[in-house]
Amino acid sequence: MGTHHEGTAAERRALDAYIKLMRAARSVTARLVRRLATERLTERQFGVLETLYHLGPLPQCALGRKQLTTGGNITFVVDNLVRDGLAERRRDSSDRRIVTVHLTPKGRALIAQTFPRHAAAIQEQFSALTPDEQEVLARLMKKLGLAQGLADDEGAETPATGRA
Amino acid sequence: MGTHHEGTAAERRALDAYIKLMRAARSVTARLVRRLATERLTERQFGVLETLYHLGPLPQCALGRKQLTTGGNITFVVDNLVRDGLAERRRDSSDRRIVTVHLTPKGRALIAQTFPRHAAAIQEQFSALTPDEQEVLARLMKKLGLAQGLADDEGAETPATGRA
DNA sequence: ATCCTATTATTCAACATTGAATCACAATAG
DNA sequence: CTATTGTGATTCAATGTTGAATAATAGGAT
Repeated sequence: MGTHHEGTAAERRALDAYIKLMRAARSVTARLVRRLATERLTERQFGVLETLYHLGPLPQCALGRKQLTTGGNITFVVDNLVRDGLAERRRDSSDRRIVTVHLTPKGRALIAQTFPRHAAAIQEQFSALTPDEQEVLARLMKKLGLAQGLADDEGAETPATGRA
Repeated sequence: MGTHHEGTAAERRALDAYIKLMRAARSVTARLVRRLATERLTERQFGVLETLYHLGPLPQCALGRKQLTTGGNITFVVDNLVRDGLAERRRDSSDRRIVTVHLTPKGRALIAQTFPRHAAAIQEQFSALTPDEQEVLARLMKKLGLAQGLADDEGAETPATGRA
């Protein structure tokens, strides 16, 4: 499973950790995306719905930061949620640049039903790790993600499962 | 940073680990992709070149498994590598279904030059973790990725950085 | 007020990715 | 030999994603 690269020990260690991280993340994501497809949701549609569900109405720019994606993409995702009657846009009256996205009753019902299943699927996958290992992993990922912080998130609030 | 979800401790632990894993993976990937763009390579183009560089010529189906992507996508990626003169296709004579992908001299020169820079960028990002932490991470990721194994890889051989 | 700068959302073209359908070929069973 | 089944590659349409350009608005500065 190692690397074929000949470098310093430090380099090989970093590459090995990197490749295993990416493969695992990709495997986990692929399984969850396949599951979400059975609920007619894409990964990011789910992420937006879930964020709105747990944090309440938010401007699109905030959603973009939460989902770690671009403004153009959020516009597209929200377009589709609106098309499907799951969310609606409301122009902010105090700052007219801002469009706040709200769940519709239909959207709320869908995410209320879907989220527990999604959470269960995540829990099942992570059952491959012991509770201690999960906590260690969370700590390491926080350290790694924060490094050179790419302005991921403006604050401390992170929705439950967010984008993936 | 936690989750807003009210569930069992086990569920919250898994969700927290999951969300941090995904955010970190996405951040790391975003930074590396941005760097690769300066070399006129996409993430998967780089992954394919790197695999060929370290493992030698391979059939497209093998590349697909290494890169954890679909056959159609590999065809597309290889199309572009061929267009750019970095790789070439050769029909296998003993099994005429198979197309083996080879690096061209130009492709080999490019990846030989690019790979060290990419490796250095990875090493820099992972310097946020101690060597011990990197090894723990690698172990955890292997455990997690193998769970419910989605037939990622046919064997033990994994290219140095692969896809990301 | 007027200018400058920054933020927000939208649009669009280019590109990436998937999944399904199709074709070619191989391998096996009968 | 010839069906049948399986594998590898390609194609295509639908969709997702990015990055750049644009327009509207806000918030100072002067």
